[in-house]
Amino acid sequence: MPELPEVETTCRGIAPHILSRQVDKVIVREPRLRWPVPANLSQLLTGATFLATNRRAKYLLLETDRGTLMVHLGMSGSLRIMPSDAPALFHDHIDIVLDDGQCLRYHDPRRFGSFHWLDSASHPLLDHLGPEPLSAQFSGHYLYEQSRNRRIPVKQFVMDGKVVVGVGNIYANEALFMAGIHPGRAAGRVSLRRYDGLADCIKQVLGDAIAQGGTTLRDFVGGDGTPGYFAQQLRVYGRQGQPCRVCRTGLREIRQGGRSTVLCVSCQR
DNA sequence: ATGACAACCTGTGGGC
DNA sequence: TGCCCACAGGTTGTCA
Repeated sequence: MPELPEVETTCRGIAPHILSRQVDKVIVREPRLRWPVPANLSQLLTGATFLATNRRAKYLLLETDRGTLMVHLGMSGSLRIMPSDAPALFHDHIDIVLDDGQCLRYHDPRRFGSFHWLDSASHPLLDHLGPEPLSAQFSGHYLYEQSRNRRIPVKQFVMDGKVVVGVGNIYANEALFMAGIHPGRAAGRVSLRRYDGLADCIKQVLGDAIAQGGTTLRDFVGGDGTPGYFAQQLRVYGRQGQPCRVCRTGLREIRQGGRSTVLCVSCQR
């Protein structure tokens, strides 16, 4: 489910409901996530007050007066605000009960997400991440420099979190189409000029998706339970076999690194 | 260092 | 209707 725009949507959605709120208690129904949920999570969090919400890559950083809760939504996770007495459904793994009768509820069927507790501002999982795609540091020049002598296909290159964070399968497909670059082209064989276009397209597609509240596939909802509306403007993702919106050529699907890639062989070289 | 690939886990949809 | 397989938004770890 969540790529960067969905995580950002979640971050913005829950912020007004948790900031300045104190944690009354924590209920962990299932601690077996991508990494085990800290056994003392309840002890750490109970009594803490949320002071700020931030995002780094696809990690949510929920800062309290005692430390920072770092949450990843994995492939199928979601965080929602709801009344703490709402019955827990299957796969509702964690509740963070707040002092106003509401709770922050984590739901994750595949359990690829994670909860970590940070005493300081750093964590090994954050140490070697590339720049944020919406930052000024991320540019065509940066991509060009990083890609010299790389033979990896350009799509897998921009999905590598050590190169740039937050570009998942949906938006990698979209940005490469917008930039007119064939996803299978070796990263080291893309010109500076074309990387300038690609960096712009990545910023544009992520920015647009955030503005639309994320892309709702299946059942993604933001922190307030409303769906995202970006799916209706996807250009290639999920449209294999349908006509290219630019030239009407039938869109092809290939597999790269075990992931689905959809492209227009006429528009993308 | 690089790149290919398996692994983690559950749900769903297509084909037969 | 039911069964089996392939695949799904992500990331880490291992191996050649």
